[in-house]
Amino acid sequence: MARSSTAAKHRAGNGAARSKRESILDAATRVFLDCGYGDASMDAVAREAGVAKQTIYSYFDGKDALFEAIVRDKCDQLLEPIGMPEARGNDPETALVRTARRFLDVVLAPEGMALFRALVAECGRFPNLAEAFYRSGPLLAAGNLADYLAELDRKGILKVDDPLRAARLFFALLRGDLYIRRLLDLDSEPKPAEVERAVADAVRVFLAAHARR
Amino acid sequence: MARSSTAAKHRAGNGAARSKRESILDAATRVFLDCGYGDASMDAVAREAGVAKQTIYSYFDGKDALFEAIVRDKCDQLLEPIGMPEARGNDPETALVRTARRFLDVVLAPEGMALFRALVAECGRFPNLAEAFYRSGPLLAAGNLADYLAELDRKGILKVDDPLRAARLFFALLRGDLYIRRLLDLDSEPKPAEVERAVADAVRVFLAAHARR
DNA sequence: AATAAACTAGACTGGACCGTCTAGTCTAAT
DNA sequence: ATTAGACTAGACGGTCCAGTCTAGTTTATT
Repeated sequence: MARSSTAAKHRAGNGAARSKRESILDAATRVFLDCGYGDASMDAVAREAGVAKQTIYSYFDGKDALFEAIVRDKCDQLLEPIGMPEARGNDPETALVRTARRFLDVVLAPEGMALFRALVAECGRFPNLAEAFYRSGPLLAAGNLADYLAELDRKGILKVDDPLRAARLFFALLRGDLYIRRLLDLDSEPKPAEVERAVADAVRVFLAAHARR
Repeated sequence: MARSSTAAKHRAGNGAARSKRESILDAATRVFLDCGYGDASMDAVAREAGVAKQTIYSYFDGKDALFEAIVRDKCDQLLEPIGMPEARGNDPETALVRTARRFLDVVLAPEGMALFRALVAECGRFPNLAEAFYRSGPLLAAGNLADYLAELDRKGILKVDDPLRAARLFFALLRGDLYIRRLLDLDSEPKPAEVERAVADAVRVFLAAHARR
């Protein structure tokens, strides 16, 4: 081991250091997602975390690395529920409604929107982060749904020629206009009733398009 | 007239001054949409426009005002085609395909994406700009399509209970996964064949969902 | 030709901020 | 008690940038 610097030791993350690292990550998440990468200052993160600025630099290599860390963190944590495949019955409507609800609950929530906005704003500077987000979020969700749709097609319950394309269309339906408005921050977090209506609309249209005739 | 400053006269915009103002606007559009508001510098705009920095300040009140000007400009110019109602026949498929093509051509083009990305990134700082964009873009397009859908419903050609909601769903279908990928800059501008396929998919699903039975 | 307005090039101010450094404090293990 | 490593508070250098100012040049009008 050539290096035995403080930072290297911390990166291993053993015990007591953990809590400090996490309070930095928490604070950084708040600051970065509130202000965006450009307007977030390391001083603000230090203040928010109740930590000296130097301490941040002993845990993270710099602003870029800290941003990467909080984004990957939030991706894992936030998108985990929508990556999990839904309990699959033979009743497509129930399964679709459940999948849809879980998806919208995550992506329309303030944290989900803030994360996506930050990624859109910084996709030029951090292309790999955008890629990672897409894979662990939309792509994974579509892949899981596609598997289920293929199964339904095999059983003759629905007619789905291209399961992956169909799954993507389903999520597109789901985002609908709400998503655009949320992205532009024109609406605050939608009420459950609105979400339920969006879910119902999407499921209805999707089922109509893929009904066995 | 209390003020007769240079800026005030220029704002009137008479004749020869027009070209200088426009070259500033052009340059600012390039710089802002390339770098984003935060990373764009007034010096870069001046350089790009081939103009002294002071001249910019004689035409515009500051960085904010310049950004507002170029965004409103691009909104008017870019979104004008999708605000125009499409020639409406009684064949819904043709009309929908035409509407869809025109919409995707605009919003998936580099300029359309860059504008939207900039607005998403800065919607906290410029909420009124986000609102203006939404109204002159997505909302107007949906409104126009809704009128047409209502007509088709009246004539008994399609079944459309809530025309505005249906129109929004149509555009959501249209954006599909492509839009997310473009937002995150994971894809470059799609080839016409891809656009055509997205259009066909959206129209097919939409018509299936609203067919008269 | 004379005059005023528009424009240019570049210096400058003031402030923000990243990342480093210093000096000193706290904690834990020997 | 001593010692090493983690931490704090704050100063500091360097860079970048918005917006202003100065001095000189071009352009157009009379």
